[in-house]
Amino acid sequence: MQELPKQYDHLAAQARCREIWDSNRLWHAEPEAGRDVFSIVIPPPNVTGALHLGHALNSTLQDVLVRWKRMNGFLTLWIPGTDHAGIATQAVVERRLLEEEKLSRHDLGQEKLVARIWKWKEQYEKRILEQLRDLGASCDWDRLRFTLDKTCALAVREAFFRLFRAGLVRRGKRLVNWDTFLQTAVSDDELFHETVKGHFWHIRYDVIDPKPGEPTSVTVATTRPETLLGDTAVAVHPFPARALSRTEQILQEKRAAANSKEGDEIDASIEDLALRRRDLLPVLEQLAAMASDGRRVRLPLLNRTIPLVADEWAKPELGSGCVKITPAHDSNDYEVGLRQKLPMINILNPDGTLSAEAGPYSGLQIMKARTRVVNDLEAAGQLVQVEDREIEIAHSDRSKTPIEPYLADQWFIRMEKIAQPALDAVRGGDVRISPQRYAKSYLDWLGEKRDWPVSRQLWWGHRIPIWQVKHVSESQLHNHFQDAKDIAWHEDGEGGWFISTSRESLECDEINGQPLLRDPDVLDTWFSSALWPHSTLGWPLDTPELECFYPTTVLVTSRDIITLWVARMVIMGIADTGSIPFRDVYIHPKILDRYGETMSKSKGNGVDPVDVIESLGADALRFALVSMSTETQDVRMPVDFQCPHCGVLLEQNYKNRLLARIDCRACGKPFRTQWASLPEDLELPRGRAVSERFESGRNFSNKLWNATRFVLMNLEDWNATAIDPAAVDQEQIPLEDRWFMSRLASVSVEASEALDSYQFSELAKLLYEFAWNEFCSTYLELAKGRLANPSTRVAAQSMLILGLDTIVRLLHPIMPFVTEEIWQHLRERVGARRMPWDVETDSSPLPLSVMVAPYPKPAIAWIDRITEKRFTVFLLVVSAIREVRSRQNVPPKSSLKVQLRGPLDQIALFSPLIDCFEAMAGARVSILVGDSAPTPTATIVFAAGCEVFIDLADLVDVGADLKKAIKENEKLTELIAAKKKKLDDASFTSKAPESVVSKEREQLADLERRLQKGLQSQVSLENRQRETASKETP
RNA sequence: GGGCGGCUAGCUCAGUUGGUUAGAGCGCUACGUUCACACCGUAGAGGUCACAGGUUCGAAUCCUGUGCCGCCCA
Repeated sequence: MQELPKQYDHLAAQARCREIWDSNRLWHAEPEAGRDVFSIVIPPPNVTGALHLGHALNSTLQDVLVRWKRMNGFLTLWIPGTDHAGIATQAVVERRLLEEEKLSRHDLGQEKLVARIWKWKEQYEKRILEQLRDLGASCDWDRLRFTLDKTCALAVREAFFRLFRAGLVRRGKRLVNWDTFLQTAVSDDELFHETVKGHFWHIRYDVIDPKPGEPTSVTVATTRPETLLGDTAVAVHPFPARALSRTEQILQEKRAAANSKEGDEIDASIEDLALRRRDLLPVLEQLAAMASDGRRVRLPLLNRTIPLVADEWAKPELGSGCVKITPAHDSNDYEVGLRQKLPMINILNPDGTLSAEAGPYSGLQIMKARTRVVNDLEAAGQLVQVEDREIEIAHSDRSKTPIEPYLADQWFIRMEKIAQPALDAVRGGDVRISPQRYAKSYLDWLGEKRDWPVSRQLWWGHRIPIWQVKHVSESQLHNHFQDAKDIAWHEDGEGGWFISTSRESLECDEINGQPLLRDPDVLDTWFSSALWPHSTLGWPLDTPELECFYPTTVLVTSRDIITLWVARMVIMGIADTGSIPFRDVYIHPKILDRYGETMSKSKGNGVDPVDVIESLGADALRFALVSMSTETQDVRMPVDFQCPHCGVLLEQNYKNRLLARIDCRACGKPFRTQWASLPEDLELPRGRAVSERFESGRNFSNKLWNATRFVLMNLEDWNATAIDPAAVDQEQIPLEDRWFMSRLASVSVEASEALDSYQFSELAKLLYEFAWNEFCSTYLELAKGRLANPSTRVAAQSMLILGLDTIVRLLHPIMPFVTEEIWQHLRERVGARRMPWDVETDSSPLPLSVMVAPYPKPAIAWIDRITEKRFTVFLLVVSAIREVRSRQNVPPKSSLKVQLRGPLDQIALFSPLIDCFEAMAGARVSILVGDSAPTPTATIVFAAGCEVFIDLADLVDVGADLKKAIKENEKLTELIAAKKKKLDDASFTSKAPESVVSKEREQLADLERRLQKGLQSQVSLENRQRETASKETP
């Protein structure tokens, strides 16, 4: 029999396993009645770019669940796919177009731009899918979906049409974040804020026809002076005195609670407030009265008159107490505009130049207009003061240009009605969110029931299926469409009609000679994503897939899209199909870098999972990711560059993470990073971004591999089939086998429990410790002796196969590749074996892949707590002996004479384990019975209530043992004192539960026994030390 | 401003309903390589569980407050 190589070759294994799974399409599922079903839809990754570690985590967890359920006999479907990610993808392509060809999208035209984006999509979709397959994701690759494909498009049209028909789609104005470069609205989560140096301009607006004693002007301040062209009011607080008092009261409260340093600051504020009350308040009171009187001020430069309004947005404690109102270009002012029913003047064109509303300034870019406005104000003597000030400016994450608040027509979906069932689903427990705390953000957000703005001024996406027609009557519409069921219309509020359909188009350009105009906007990407669980299964068609796999079982995602996506999926799932889209939502942590920052392409702190997959293996990556998945909300992942020349790891930090090339600190040679673009950089070898946190997974793979290597080396003569230790006479089974069977059963139960409750890190830890410590370090070591003995060999072989086969199956969901590779070797060498849980397949051959092998289900009867406990005592004695060996530098190969003494029940169990002591501690153990005395020269240690006498004829270092004994005794003395104090306390003994008290008593007794023996030992060591000393200095 | 988290060994993190003498991996120290595995083995050192109060017989764990860090929503 050929031996396995000493090292596990993950690259070769990954290729072989992929071939087995793919050629047999083991990941594929067909609808089937009467089966337990487990289905998942992947949160579709954006085609904007390649996958990063966060996706790897997300996909790994889904794959763990899917593989686990599949092995448990469920009909298991995991649908893969990608998201078109409207603005993100269009922006990426547009930016490249500009950089590489100096062309805007308008230069290229809509059709050609969209064609380019499709090309981009093809490229990245391919890359993403390859990454997922490299990761080992067992998605049903025959069922790939894309949010912009025909199946999804049909669902989108139908869903939108139904909402429209039900009157849940409305047209409305809305202040949006306008990206003047991309010329579209962007959502709040597509912004980033940057603090820049700017100015605060104080401008005087004159009061029209001031009465005697009244102020003749008001001063307002702004960081964006050009917006005054769109001002429609100046606001003052309606009750300035009351507002000032309120502010002062809050400050006083704070003052009372503050420490001295903060107190000084607050005192200053209170003083300032007093000055305002004296100097400013009378004027503000006058202005408030004038506002309620309908008085007006003159807008400088344009000479328009605008009203003075009383609104609480104006803060008497800030600035002049008056504030200019530009409803169409500031979100707070917009609210004021709505409250005060002010006109809203849009002074911007979509491209960021000023519109005709800006009068003489129309056509200018914003920054030019600002300069001109400031100069003109100064010339007109209306500019009072200019302050330097740091300002936070919102930028578009997509185009990196400053955002302008902009009033635009948008389509909205009314949430009032459709949000309620989604709230009820989570409140009532039909949809369970775990960890549970995330349910709060879901409920809070949905509870507001704010209308969903769904239109985007983009070219890449699902075109909104709405057409507008003017000057036709409703009866003409009836005639024209012949009351088709898939066409509906509503009045547009301006005498015309909005028409929608679920068809691809209305198939005409006009109605009664009136042109039919299609809305140019596309739908928010989240609209198509919201349909994902049912659209991927074929809705609105009545497909067998929808029937079989909907609702899906669980959605696995990250916390940042609970509101954007999860909530909307529940809404749309219920709205379209009448039932929830999934029963469980599992929210996993987010991966951050060493500074606690989110990983992102633009920061350069990301890791390509393929880097890890290639260098350490997909299993290493997966194992680490699963281990990290606790209930915490994020995990930190310090990343290193690995030098391709010498392999040294270089910390990725603020300084180097955006560099295109880095010189290795160790070998001095340069390598390239993901940022390399110059030809001379691209020629360099690539330095992978990795983390040492993945190494333990790689080591674990290798450990399993070598355990397999060992087992197979000892199976040449094995030719049995069924393995069922429970069928053997229990009296015949050695203690270590009973222990191991019990552990096998306990661990299998615990693994299933962990998975049931999404405790991924628990699962990883459990299996790691079991495989490494109990199987490899303990059971394999013990088996070595039995394999050498012909009379015990066969039983040991069976147990080894049982252990290895079970571990491989238990670990398969986490580490599919190494387990599959081992499975294949086991198939080849011991293909005839059957586990008790393979009973159903008794007549058929063992499954060709572990992926479809039954998950282990050892009988509960195997669990034997008493044996587990006893065996633990054995292990404690072993480690006590090892400790002495180490301390005394006893050569590993030399055997020690050890005598054991202890309570009868414990000592009794050592007899069958005598050989085990030899195997694990290099000790020839004998049991001391009755009063027989130990060898006088033996050193003594204590373990689990037993005395362990170790005969070290040439005890080299008495001092070392003595030091250890003294330290141990000191510790025991402290512990005993603490325990005594506790037990002497009547309130403890009377109030604590009896079980706790008696446990403490037992522990105290044990500690006292140990201390007594320990002191004896210390005395004898001291004597020996004196003897030795006297010998050395005669 | 509102909400949600985090702060435990040098680093990254466990610690499930309060009952330990607080754990793991990596790193560190010492010893060990024909005999499954140096991607290994054996042993060791290393912690005032952020801070301050409180509840309790008993707090890393529950409560209140403070500090620092992060995220989400305004």
